[in-house]
Amino acid sequence: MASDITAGLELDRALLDRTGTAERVAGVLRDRITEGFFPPGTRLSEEAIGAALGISRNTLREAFRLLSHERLLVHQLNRGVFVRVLTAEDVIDLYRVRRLVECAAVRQAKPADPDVLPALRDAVAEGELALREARWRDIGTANMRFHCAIGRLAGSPRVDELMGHVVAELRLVFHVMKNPRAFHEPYVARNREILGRLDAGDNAGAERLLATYLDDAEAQLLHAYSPPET
Amino acid sequence: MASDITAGLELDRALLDRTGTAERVAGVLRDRITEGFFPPGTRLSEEAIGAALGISRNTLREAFRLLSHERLLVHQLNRGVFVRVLTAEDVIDLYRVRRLVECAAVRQAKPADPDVLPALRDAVAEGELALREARWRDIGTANMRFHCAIGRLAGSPRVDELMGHVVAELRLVFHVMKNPRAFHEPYVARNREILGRLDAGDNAGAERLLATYLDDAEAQLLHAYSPPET
DNA sequence: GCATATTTGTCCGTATGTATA
DNA sequence: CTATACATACGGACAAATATG
Repeated sequence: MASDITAGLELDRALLDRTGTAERVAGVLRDRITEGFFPPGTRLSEEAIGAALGISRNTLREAFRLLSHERLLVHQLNRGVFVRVLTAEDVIDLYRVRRLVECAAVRQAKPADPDVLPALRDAVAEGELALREARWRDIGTANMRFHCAIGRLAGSPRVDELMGHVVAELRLVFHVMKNPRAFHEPYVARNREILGRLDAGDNAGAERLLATYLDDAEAQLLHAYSPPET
Repeated sequence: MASDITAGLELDRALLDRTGTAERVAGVLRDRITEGFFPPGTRLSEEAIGAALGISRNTLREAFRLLSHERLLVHQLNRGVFVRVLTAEDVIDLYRVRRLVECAAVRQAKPADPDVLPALRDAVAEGELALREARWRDIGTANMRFHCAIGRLAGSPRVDELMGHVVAELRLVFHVMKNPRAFHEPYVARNREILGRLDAGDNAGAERLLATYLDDAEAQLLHAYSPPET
């Protein structure tokens, strides 16, 4: 049954009610989607989920709107909302955006950005640790954190939000892939390499590595990616 | 009175109802906001607007939610929604994003992009025409269209959407400025100049012009910009 | 500082329209 | 083509928070 999705909601409800219910519900659903509990293509029934979470349909619809705007859900008129199924074109466009944003962020990064370099180091280290301990899923998560931190080199809240959405969409792609381990594994070392260039102040070199990184990842993803039919 | 905002809604309602009411209402409100009918800082009462548009509060709240996510409205818990008032930091960040995205789009543009070059030419010509005919507001609109077309050089739907949102936010800035004419006027010629470089295949030159363009505009904007207190 | 009025947050019941078996 | 299931949109209700005097 889908009643497990209420886990942890009651507690939040009790304390710190400074946020609306719709946002909170959206947060719960967002987690369930990005962790694969609701695979791409799943229809999210208003009635079922509303009943499971103990909220009204009005409130739930507001949460759906939020997630639709983040591109995690698609809204078909009079048919309901579905967990997004990304096409190959989506993957291509996502990597177009990543190339544009991440490369530009690296290029214009100040030599010693005291704020995000630690975040980059943490992400790389965490990826390496997850690799040693064979926690394959965590490798992907660390990877995402690394590239979000890359985006943060731009020093722009709006770019940060954009990267967050891009990463969330990429997770949808990963969930319809058969072997996420083979995909994420080789990039741990390459992240370390990029970090090295950034540490040395060699932004141009880092950008070049990042560009080929993204090209490779996109090609590999498109090859291994088989989008389920609608 | 605020009942004029229903203009054009009834007709749409009759034909082509392929879009939900919330989206349609959001469209109406978006127009009213970007055209300055609802200036930044205005509180949008659920009851008043719902009555004026003849829709229920639940539906209106969905429209509010959509516009909040586009950053045109801000939602304060138990206080309602307000037309966004941008701070100087917002202006700075918007130009950070523009520099990053527009410059990158220009840099990686293919020499002869047959799709967007006409759009760029149209926007420049329209700006020059509006300048000759002293339609100051239209100069700003043409300006926006030019830079949206610049973004389209990236060939990415997601970048297009990002630029659309950035431009919508910039309109909020312009509405709290005292003299929009003096601001927009000088940039008509500079747009023509950038277009010339792109036409000649000189992407690097175009990018350089664009960068100084954005630096100048940001500085001028920050100087002339006095955000109203909350 | 207090009491009142207003407005939002949330939920419910229902009628209508739409898609699908 | 009919029937069923579901989303859409409305209106009303009440609690909670906020604004006002």
